[in-house]
Amino acid sequence: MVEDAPRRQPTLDEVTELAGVSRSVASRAINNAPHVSRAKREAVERAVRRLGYVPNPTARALATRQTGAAALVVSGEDPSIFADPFFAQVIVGASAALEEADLHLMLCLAASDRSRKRVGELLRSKGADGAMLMALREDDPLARMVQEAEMPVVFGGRPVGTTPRWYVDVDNVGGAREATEYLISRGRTRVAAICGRLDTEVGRARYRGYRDAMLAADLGPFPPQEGDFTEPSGAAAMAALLANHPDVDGVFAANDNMGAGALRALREAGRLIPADVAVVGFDDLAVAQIADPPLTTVHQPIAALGREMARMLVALISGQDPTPLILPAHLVTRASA
Amino acid sequence: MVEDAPRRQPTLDEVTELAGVSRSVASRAINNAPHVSRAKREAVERAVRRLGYVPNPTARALATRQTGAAALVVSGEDPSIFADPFFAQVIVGASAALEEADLHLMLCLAASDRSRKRVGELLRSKGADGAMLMALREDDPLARMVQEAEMPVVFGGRPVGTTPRWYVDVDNVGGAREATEYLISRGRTRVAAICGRLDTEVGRARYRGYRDAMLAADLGPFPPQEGDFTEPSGAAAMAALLANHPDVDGVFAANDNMGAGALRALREAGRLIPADVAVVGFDDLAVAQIADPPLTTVHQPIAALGREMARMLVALISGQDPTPLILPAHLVTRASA
DNA sequence: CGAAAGTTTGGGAGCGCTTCCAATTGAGGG
DNA sequence: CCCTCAATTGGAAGCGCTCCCAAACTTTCG
Repeated sequence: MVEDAPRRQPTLDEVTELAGVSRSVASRAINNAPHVSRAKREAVERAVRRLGYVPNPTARALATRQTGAAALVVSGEDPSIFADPFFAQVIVGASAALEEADLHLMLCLAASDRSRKRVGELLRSKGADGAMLMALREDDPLARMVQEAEMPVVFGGRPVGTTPRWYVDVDNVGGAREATEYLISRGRTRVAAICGRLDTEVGRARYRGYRDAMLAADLGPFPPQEGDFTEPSGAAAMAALLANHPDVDGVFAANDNMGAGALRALREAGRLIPADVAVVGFDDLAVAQIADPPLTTVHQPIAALGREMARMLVALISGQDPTPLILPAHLVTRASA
Repeated sequence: MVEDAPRRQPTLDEVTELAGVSRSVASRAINNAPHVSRAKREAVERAVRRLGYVPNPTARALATRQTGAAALVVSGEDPSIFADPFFAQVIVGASAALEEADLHLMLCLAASDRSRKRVGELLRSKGADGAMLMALREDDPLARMVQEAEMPVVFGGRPVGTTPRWYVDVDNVGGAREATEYLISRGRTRVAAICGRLDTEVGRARYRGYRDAMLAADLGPFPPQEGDFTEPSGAAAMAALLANHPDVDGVFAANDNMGAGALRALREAGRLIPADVAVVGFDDLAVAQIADPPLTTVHQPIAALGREMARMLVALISGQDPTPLILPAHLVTRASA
């Protein structure tokens, strides 16, 4: 049995030797930098191929002070928040955009104190070239950590309270307004809102949009019926709503999960959808199409959100000063309203 | 305006100086290594605190030859495969386990040729301490890359063809068999299978389980009705099934998405569920509970899959030789069967 | 034909940390 | 009080790469 010696990866010096050039030249050739004669460049390329040389990213990172990685931090008490397919789509978009800039994606689920501490260290120790932050809640300790870290940071959605210098967000207010206006335009007058957590900016913004639309139509907005963006919480909110306001005829749910929950609660209560109660959601995830009846909802470009966050971060890393971005959202009508 | 000078992070040498110790001592103190007197240890700790020193992970990585990161590679032609909530759960589990070992998670969506090439380089250049691979298909170029890379690799699910040395899988055959046996036990005799892509091992294994159960009950197994694990493909497969075998009275779908699709197709065809046709899925994702009627399905411990993969990888990295693991799956009965 | 201008080249000093090893110090025993 | 042995200490050599800079070499042109 020919057991290969546990040889390490070849280093630049070995390429150097095989190609008969100096280290500087080899380095330049490998990085496609100028000031290398055709002959030497080819010699280096040949040596690289023969040795199967791959530059060591760590060494390169140390020398250039660039890690070649960007972090995507998803904050939240509970790791299960991440189970929301929303994030998967953000990741798909971000990943594609980072790839264009040859950056790797580090994913940080900042749920426990321990993980938050690790994220803090990552940010402060220049363990990545930049970071994208999502789902910050009020008083999220991460917010302060970011302050201290002198690292390019892009927010996905705005945190509560402050407006960061760089962020990408969706027009939550506008989307919610459009959804509510649509319900009103279909003749609904007693439109309630099942809103997301009010300690998040999304939750607040979507309720604000709903409220604006109601006031503009001279209808009395319902007080916020708070859920936590999950299906069960939507069902529970709907049940509460039915108990307190049996005559409700329209519901704006701040996301599709809760919309689906509302649908279920309504079915269980024997209400017809949309005849008795019309429902509109927000997000346009797969669940909206699978729901019964299919959920009218506000479509938001989630992958684009991830993509634009990543692009903004790349711009930031390369020394530019991009401007914040707010992506449009628009209504998609299906059977539920 | 007091603009802070754009000072870099403090380095070990600055700690060294402030604490009045040598670099070796400072390094040892920071890493909680022995051979440091109480006095000096405290002096170092004080200096660290005053300066806000955080070790530079890149430099550490270069010196120790350990990056402190593990890669999770999700392969597939189409990045949207990743939108399956399945992966989100795997990530939650893996992330938690990696955190225990103080490893960061690099997420690689290997969809394009370009991204696959980058993954290959990551593996060969020791850009991570180890990797977890998922969703490998037949002839996946990644398989060869892994061969060449001398890096600890754990597979999530087995690839087609070969059985890797280290993997974590779910008992797909057993789960599928149980599902099918259940349908048979409910008096169904014309049970069809909507199976996943047959160029994946999951797809094959689940069909095999179905087939085994049918044969064991002296029933003729249907030929595989292939889908691609998405909801629409499940609906299409169900429609085809209804067209070719109008008397089908039971369906085993190789995952919940396709199961939900089948449900929809059956509803649209006017069949009653489960009276006319009983349906069982596989995965036990959220969609199974939301579906109408709620989907009887085979529960698999997805987060545990991720967790065990990560643990196995950690063991591998630390020089151990763990044994492959097959996690159990079990039926969860709901209204659809 | 020589000076000026432009290229290519390789030496070498880092990047910030770990770790080997020799030197120093302190404790304990005869 | 001196010697041995163990614990602590600091010097210095890397880890593998980038990049500045001075030296060597070409080309161009007066």
